[in-house]
Amino acid sequence: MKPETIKVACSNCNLRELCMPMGLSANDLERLDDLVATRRKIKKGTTLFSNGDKFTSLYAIRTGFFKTSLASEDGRDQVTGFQMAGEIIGLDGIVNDQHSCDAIALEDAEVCVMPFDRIEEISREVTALQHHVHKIMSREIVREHGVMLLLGSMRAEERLAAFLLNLVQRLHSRGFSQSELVLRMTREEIGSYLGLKLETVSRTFSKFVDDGIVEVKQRHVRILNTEALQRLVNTQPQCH
Amino acid sequence: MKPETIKVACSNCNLRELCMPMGLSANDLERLDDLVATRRKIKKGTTLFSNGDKFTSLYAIRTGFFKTSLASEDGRDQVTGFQMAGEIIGLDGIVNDQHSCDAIALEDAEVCVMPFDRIEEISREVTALQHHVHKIMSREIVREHGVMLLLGSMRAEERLAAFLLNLVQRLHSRGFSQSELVLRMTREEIGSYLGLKLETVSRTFSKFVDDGIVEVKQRHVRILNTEALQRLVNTQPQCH
DNA sequence: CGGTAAACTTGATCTGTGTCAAATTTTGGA
DNA sequence: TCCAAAATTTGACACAGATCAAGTTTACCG
Repeated sequence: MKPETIKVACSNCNLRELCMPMGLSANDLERLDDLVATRRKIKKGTTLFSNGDKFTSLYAIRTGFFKTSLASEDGRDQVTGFQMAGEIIGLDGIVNDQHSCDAIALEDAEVCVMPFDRIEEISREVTALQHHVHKIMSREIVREHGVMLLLGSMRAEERLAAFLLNLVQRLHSRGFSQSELVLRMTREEIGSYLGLKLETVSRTFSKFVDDGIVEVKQRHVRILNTEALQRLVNTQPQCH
Repeated sequence: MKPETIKVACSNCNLRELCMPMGLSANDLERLDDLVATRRKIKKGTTLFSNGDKFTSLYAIRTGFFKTSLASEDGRDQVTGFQMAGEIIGLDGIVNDQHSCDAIALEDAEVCVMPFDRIEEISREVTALQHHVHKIMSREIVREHGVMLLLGSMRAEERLAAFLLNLVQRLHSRGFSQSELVLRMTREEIGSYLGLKLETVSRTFSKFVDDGIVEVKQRHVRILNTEALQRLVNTQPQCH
């Protein structure tokens, strides 16, 4: 292989196993390299796409951390998710050919731009990719079901516990610690995602610290008692 | 055409425009008829599929009304959606090859069973179907974003107003009245969906009646003032 | 490096919704 | 047709989390 041809390529991307289907033939893998048109860097605090933008592509996050959020006319604002390396962002845009939320980088980030018409084209030829795309969308639907459960029926402590466990679990599957994490978002953004006010998030963190469940130094969180968090999430507040 | 060959067929289904892509060639339309393997009747109160069931098919609702709900280990229960004729149900099952929620008929219903491997197969040949499937999944993702906004930031009155408006709008696009509807679900199920207790749902209905916004006779609801409901949904509780 | 804005914490108080309870109406099955 | 179970409504009260406020810490930028 000519060294100067090392290019943007899924086939030698170390995140491949996170955002691409597994077990492809060499031939199919080569096809997949055509998926990514370009890469794009997004500075912290800037948007990858905004509500109303024309939809053209899905984005695979290579590095960095995003939030997606929804703004209703009257200024209400709901964070609908936090996304990290290896996750796919932009699925909301398919249905109406325009994005219906904002994607904002919470730290400097880089994404692979995958034009959606090309995804559909290659999906027709590579069955594994077709199924993979379906799985990714289904996974997002199931994730949102979980958020609905959280928002619809959990108390503040349970919500924050579920949030922390979800974050470390995802970080751990990317090779990071399963007990330490750095929050990339503010208390207000956490609150928006969890349907709580920032003061409540702050107070709940303090409560966890008092109970010896976590250590918190600003955005650095160390989980001291994972099981206690698990119990909080799984335990229905005792019935009278 | 031989009369005895009138069969289960999307091409002559009156709901086609709701669940199938539009503007197909006669040839493609014929291909689509292979999508539906069988039809299945579901009695009121019984499940179309349950959490844990092996995923094989998506279902297009022909008649009837469903709820999907999520049960967490500790007995909490969250209704994640209500589905009516022309809508597709079962997308949650794709990602893990098994369903992750229950789909329960709220009245006697009939669905078209569409084996998912067949959907994928025909999608590879009929571009319009491929894109249609993507749109359906994206639409579900966007819908759930809306529910997250509702659960995360709206008050009880706003939630119920949004719920009623959403229901009549969907019924109206199916040819029903835009001001009258029959609720197929209990106050408790509405409450679960909206993150409220049934008593709160009942009280909020009563409040709407007192305010002259709706008439309620059990499950029969007549909307007297659509704009008032709109205003409730769109108006942020006044900032101090 | 210093100054200012943003983020965060904590306290006091308020309020919307939950909880508990009881009465009433409706539904479905024998 | 009648009865038991389920669904609904309404009231009284409690409480989790919101709101308002103030002080502290941290981060950013010239």
